[in-house]
Amino acid sequence: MSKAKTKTDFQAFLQKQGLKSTRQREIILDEFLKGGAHLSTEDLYLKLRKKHPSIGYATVYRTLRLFAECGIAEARDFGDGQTRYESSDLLEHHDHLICTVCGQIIEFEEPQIEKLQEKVARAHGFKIVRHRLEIYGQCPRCKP
Amino acid sequence: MSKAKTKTDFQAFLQKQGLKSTRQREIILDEFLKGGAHLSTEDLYLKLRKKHPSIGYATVYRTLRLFAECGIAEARDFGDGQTRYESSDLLEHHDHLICTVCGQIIEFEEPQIEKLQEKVARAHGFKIVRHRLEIYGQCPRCKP
DNA sequence: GCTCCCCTTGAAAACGATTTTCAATTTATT
DNA sequence: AATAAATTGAAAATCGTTTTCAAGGGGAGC
Ligand SMILES: [Zn+2]
Ligand SMILES: [Zn+2]
Ligand SMILES: [Zn+2]
Ligand SMILES: [Zn+2]
Repeated sequence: MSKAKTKTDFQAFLQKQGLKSTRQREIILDEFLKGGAHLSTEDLYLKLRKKHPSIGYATVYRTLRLFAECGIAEARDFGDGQTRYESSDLLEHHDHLICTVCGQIIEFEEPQIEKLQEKVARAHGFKIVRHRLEIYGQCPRCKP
Repeated sequence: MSKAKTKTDFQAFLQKQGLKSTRQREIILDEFLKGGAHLSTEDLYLKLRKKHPSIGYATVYRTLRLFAECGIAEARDFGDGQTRYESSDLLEHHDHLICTVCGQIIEFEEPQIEKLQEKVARAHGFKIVRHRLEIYGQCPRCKP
């Protein structure tokens, strides 16, 4: 999915929900799509502040939540006390390897694990809506 | 591991760290070992309050953190904003199926998934310290 | 363009879980 | 019992997040 497509998707979402397209939302979406993956609200707020110091923290929060509701972003919680968001743009589902020393995050996808999850869920009569698999440890550079 | 063993382990831990064995810590450990899995601080605090109304919230927090440091308990975060603890007592490693409707938590263990995680980590030169796999969805009773 | 209704905004206050502070108490050692 | 150090409970502080609210802005209909 291209950035342009994401933007029109967001516009369509706003319209459908009776919400409004605003200058701030456009700016925040642009910066979000530009910035790296796994951004916290604070990360994004600080980036935005350089060019748009008048945009408030609360607006960034609200807008990221909107992105998640709309489906153009996904919320992640890596257990460091901050919610992070990543663009659904281009992304297939993936899980994460997280280095607890330097904070580096590596994305991976292992279809066999996904299949086995289905198997486990089926065995318990569960209907899977979503899942999270996070592997914490040390990356090659931080390994002793 | 038996409860008695867990208790002596905790005593040994306290001694080694230059910490003290107190009435409150004994009471809290007893209640923790008695109570169900996946207890939040609040859960445990409320249980304790019935028999020991003078024990403070902060003490329960601090003591659960101690249990985790000592290794007799493990902290879990299922994303509902509360840290939960479960006893390492008797438990092998396991992962969780969580019903987002009724909150039911089912534990499971799938050795093949564990193996595949090792494989993924190896491929990225990662040394695994711990991991979390949580599958969210609807349990049989809550399925539409 | 103008009007009106409702949505959105930014700042500050409120929130909820957790942590810290601090004076009083308890523990463990002498 | 005396001492030093750790612990306690209550209250205040912290931190990420959410809500409140008055002021400002969007856009459908004129
Ligand atoms: Zn996955
Ligand atoms: Zn990712
Ligand atoms: Zn596992
Ligand atoms: Zn469990």
